[in-house]
Amino acid sequence: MDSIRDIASQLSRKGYRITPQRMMILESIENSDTHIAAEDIYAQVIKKYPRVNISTVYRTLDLLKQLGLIYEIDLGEGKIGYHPENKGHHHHLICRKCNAIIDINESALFSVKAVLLQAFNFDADLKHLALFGLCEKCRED
Amino acid sequence: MDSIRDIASQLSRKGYRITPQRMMILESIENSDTHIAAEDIYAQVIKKYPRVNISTVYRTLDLLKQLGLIYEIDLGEGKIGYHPENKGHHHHLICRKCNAIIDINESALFSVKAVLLQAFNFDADLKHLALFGLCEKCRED
DNA sequence: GTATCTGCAAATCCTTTGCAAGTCA
DNA sequence: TGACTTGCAAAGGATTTGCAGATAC
Repeated sequence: MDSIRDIASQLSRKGYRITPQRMMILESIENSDTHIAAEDIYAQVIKKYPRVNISTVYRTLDLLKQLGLIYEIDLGEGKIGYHPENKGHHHHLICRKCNAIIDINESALFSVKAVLLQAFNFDADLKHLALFGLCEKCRED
Repeated sequence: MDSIRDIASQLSRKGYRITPQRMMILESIENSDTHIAAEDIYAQVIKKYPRVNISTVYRTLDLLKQLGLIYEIDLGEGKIGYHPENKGHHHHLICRKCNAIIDINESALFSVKAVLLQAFNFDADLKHLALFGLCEKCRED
């Protein structure tokens, strides 16, 4: 994955240091299929390096977030998932019954952005949106 | 506002008791222009009745939520707002710069629901959605 | 070498819970 | 009266912070 090196070089270029902790956290985010919570990143990292502290995870996520290298997505119920910025933008359909998460392409909601821009002059940030509802399976019940 | 009496009578009909605490909490939600957080409800209630405990606020909100009498809306950053169900459904455009909240009518996003239903067979719950972005003023800067 | 980063422990914030006392119907 | 509600205090979980020691560059 060049994505990790890419982010690492950006950190380095901006004067931040490349530490093993940061690299491991980046790997966790990168290897996650969709989005991953702080706790889950921590759980993965301590498998390889048990001395890592969860505060380091939070501090690293905060840094990456501020630099715009990762994105935060609000999954509801206080859960926040993280996602690398350079892995593409998409939206999430979250089933409130079975908790399934369906990823949909960014373009699916382009029309929403256009409507809001035209009607309210509001520039909506629709890069990583979570929508709740009922998925195909659960609708049948 | 009949809205409060309406909710109160529904509580009563379902076997729950009408207590001064519950009435005051209902008033706070009702008098709020848009949506109000648990903490803010508590702040308002203790002005009139300092002995009320915040756990009562949480318990009452939980009850009203379960009965579908109020709606929860995720305002991001872990903030949750409450809104009476019978005051109509709408969406919120939240400016990430100045934190302004613009309410828009539910119908503005009907097409989104239709698209998701057709393309993904996903029945999105778009009754109270919060979208983040830049408002008219802040776009000019 | 030195400014940055980390681990540790404690603090903080928001929310929930157990339980005895209070109160609505 | 009696079940439902409340206040209180304490617990809980997630996140943040202060600081001394460790480390990247």
